Amino acid sequence: MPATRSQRAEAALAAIAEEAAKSEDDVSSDEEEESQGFVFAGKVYAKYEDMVDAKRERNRQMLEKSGLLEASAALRDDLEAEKSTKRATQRGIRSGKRKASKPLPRRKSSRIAGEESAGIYIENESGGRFTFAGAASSVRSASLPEDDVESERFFNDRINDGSDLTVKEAVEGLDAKWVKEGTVTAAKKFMGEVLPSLVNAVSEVTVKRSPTAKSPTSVASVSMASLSEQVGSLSVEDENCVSKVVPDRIYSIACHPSSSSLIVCAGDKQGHVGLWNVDSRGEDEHNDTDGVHLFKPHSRVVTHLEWNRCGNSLISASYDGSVRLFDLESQKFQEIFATYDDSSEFKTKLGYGVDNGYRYWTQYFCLDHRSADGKCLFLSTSEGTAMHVDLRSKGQLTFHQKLSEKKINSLSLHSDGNILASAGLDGAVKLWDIRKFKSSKHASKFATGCKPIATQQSGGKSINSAFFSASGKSIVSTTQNNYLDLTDDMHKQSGNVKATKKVRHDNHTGRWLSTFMAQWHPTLSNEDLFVVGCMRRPRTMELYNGQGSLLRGIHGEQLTAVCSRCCFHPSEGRLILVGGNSSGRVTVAR
DNA sequence: CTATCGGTTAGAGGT
DNA sequence: ACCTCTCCACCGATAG
Repeated sequence: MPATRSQRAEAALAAIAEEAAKSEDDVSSDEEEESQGFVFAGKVYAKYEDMVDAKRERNRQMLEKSGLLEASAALRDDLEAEKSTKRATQRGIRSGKRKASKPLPRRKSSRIAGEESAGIYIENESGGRFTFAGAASSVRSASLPEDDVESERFFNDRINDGSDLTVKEAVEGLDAKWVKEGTVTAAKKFMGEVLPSLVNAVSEVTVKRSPTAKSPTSVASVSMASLSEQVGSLSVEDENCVSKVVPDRIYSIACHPSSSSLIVCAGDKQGHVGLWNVDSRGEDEHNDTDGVHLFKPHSRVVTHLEWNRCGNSLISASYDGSVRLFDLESQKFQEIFATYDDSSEFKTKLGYGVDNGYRYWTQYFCLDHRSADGKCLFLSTSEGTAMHVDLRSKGQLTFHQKLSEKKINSLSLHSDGNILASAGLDGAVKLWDIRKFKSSKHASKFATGCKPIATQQSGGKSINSAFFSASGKSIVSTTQNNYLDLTDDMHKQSGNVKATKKVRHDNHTGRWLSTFMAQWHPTLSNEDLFVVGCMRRPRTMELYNGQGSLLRGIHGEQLTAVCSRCCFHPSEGRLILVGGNSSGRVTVAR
């Protein structure tokens, strides 16, 4: 008895192929005996219909004997059983549906009315997209309602010209359906009072250790026994562990370092950043969002979110080319860096001339942990370049270097502070010695010609991410080749490096889900752990150790969707995992 | 070599 | 229960 569905199905197909091969000669006998009747499988039939019936009966028997019917029924039953009809939680931000007070005027066809169009016509229509052609000015005025024509547009459709954004403005930039009466007040209170009070707690508790410290003597350090206990007890059963934090698909997720309160931040496809105070119960009775506060600091995908080490600033970067820092002290989302093209009006900007316009965007960033305040960062682009932005003193681009011909999906700085790992569409993880990068006088001209210290290929397929573990011992990459590749001590090797361990993992997320990116625990010192989402049903978050063994697949009642982007809370004392899904919901496992 | 197309994929929200 | 929308994700094939 074959063990699996696929084996049963394969056996059935083999049986059919065999039968088909045996009856090859049927065909020739049909043709020869036409005058005396119809021959099939050694028998003569007077009528053609009888022969056909016999043939059909033979085929039916063959199908039944093959077991394909049973296999297909079993498969169907399994799929039905796996499908959960459970509706996602409605906790979190809720869209306030405004009942249309008066129905909108019915649209009339100007073509039928015989009206002349203002020189505009649809040039191309494919895949649901329309390209208009005609006089540019008339297109603009005709396609926009009149009162919108006035609204100013900014470079790359960013939300403003780069000036600071107050909490109030960041809330008011939201679509009206997310804003209710108490929204601004609640957001101001949370950002201005709740968060700062946590940061004071952080600075007392946080072990001030540099990432290079080899053996931290922190009291919060987890003993092996209690870690495995915590791994075993991780759960997603509590109905309060899920909440809608942003309106759209989650691209980035991060936890505030406070160990007293759990604050999770998520960034979505449309440039929203949501902060969720997970355990707030009735924090503000005028706000019904279950502790979620939503902002709009960007206009497009928020690719990555990161808190600085002490938790007083949140840095976010977006496809719109801007990097913003929310500073708890100033209570403003400051634009700390932004790319611009070479129009002279942007000459004074740090990112002047960097943006090539066509198919150019900033893809990913990672903080430079050598500077604790979060004022230095590495930024990668869709063009395969990487730059180092240093915002101390006046601010400068330390380097701007071409690392690849294709988009770079992730950057990771080794704990030694000298080696940078890049990974992306070119299908290779590459390690670079950043001391070799030339500082560039002209930011717009990126340097070329540097060679990586070490590379690792992933079967020609693109790589979603490659990150160094906190200890710096391993690197884990998530590939479109459907593997998690773990490599030990890659930073000590050169040339072509082979993965230490390859873990088979379905990373084929398709176009509607954010890609998976295996993420390391940021602080655990005595063991490396990483978390990654997966496609398995029931929906699961996977927790692996540094050797690539699956410690735990966490699933449960409340985990109803694929968690594309996951991360850990940085606390060493308590293991907490969070995952974000394609509908803006965040799930907490603890 | 570059552009474009179809296929793949999961989930919510509306009717 | 069914239908529609998502559409700078990526792969592989094909056209120019």
